[in-house]
Amino acid sequence: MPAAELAELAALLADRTRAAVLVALLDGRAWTAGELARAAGVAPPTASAHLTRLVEAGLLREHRQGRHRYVRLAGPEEAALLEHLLAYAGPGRPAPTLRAATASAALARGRTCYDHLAGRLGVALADALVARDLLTADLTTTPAGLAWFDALGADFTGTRRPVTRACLDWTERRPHLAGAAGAHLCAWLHDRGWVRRSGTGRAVAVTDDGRVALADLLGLVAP
Amino acid sequence: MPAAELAELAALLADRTRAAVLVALLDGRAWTAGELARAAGVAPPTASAHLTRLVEAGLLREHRQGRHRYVRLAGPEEAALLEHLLAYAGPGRPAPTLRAATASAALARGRTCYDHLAGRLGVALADALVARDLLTADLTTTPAGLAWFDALGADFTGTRRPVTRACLDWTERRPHLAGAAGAHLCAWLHDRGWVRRSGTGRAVAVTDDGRVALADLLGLVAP
DNA sequence: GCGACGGTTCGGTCCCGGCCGAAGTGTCCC
DNA sequence: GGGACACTTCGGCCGGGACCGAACCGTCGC
Repeated sequence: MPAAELAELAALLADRTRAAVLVALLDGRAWTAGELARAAGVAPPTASAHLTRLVEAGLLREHRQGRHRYVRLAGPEEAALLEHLLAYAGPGRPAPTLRAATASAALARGRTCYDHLAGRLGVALADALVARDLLTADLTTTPAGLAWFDALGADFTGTRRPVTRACLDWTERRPHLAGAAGAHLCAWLHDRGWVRRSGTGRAVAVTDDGRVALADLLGLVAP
Repeated sequence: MPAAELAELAALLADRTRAAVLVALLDGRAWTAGELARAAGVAPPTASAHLTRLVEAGLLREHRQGRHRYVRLAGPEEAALLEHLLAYAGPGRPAPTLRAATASAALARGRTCYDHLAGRLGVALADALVARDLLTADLTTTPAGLAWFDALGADFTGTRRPVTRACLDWTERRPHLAGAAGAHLCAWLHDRGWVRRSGTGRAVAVTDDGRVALADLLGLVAP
């Protein structure tokens, strides 16, 4: 019986254009319909129909503002679902063009995964937190870790969301930190100017300040 | 760039018949092509083509024996992938017919998930192991747990597979025990005759002996 | 040997769904 | 108010792929 629903869900992702849209939205930001049409390489009417379908299925949430239609992933569950599939589908063969190769190298170095950090940067952060006994090996908080996040201004009370979650990284094939703590850490590093989006997409790079600060704070050799 | 591979993978699952085949194979057993054709409700040629496609994609492995073509899930990764999707797609609306309702009730009570136990039974087992301090709250083994599994005859050395893994249960929406330990526990309970497949599919029920033994051993009130 | 059976190959049908261009609706800005 | 702009609706085209029946190939059992 659940086979029908499985097929229905998979059908939503089984189209190059919709897949491109979802992957773009994995950066956790809201995109306009036009931006997504350009990113996916299709005409506006085509993108419009796809977005309607994804919104109706509940994978995306939309927010209309003036003449713009903003759209974003519905929530962390949807991001996790996509990450699982991407982790299985794998990075595949290397990128064919130089331009694509440098872009995917930047993504492999560091990127956002919905609302937390992934790529070599994400994995290295998780490793550093484990090495400092702030997280256990399976990425749940230790008492010291809870205190540490508290010092960062995190408040995990009153949220139904798990504080920590291990998210399988689809380039590194190792888990990085997701959940409320992962999201807070990502936002905190951005606020400090220690990491910054590079380029238009999901790629994230450590700033010079960040490189020093992270080495100092966590003994992290930033990728 | 990974969008194309995501769409390709999803397309494999985006068909009712292939989805039905994969869900059937989630019991971890090898099925013949004919059995799967009947289970999915299609003619033999149709099933044959689907199986070829799934095998070529690497989701299934086949084993030809005489005039039979046996087919099974390629490995635990594939099972985990399907479970993730099913957990998201959810149990949906209740079953429309009485026959289907009793079948899905049996599945919800207990079933195999590839090679370990799931459903209320699987979740209850995991809870009992946590309560006895054999597993941590996130379903990794404690030292006592390792000793306990050792006493069960489990040998986790020399396997690349994780000893424990939390697998999100798509009926209970809570994690149950997967990984090498989950598989061993499932096999061990079967060997003892404490659980037994009921019906033709994945459903599993606790036997009378098992009910007594599990209450005795783990304080478990079997579902 | 010979029939029964499981599975596959082939050919043909049919339908779903992705795509775009043109035209329409509403919003913003001057 | 008028023109540029973001987006949507509509109509029509086209390709892919799911399905089956018929015929074919190998294996099993007598």
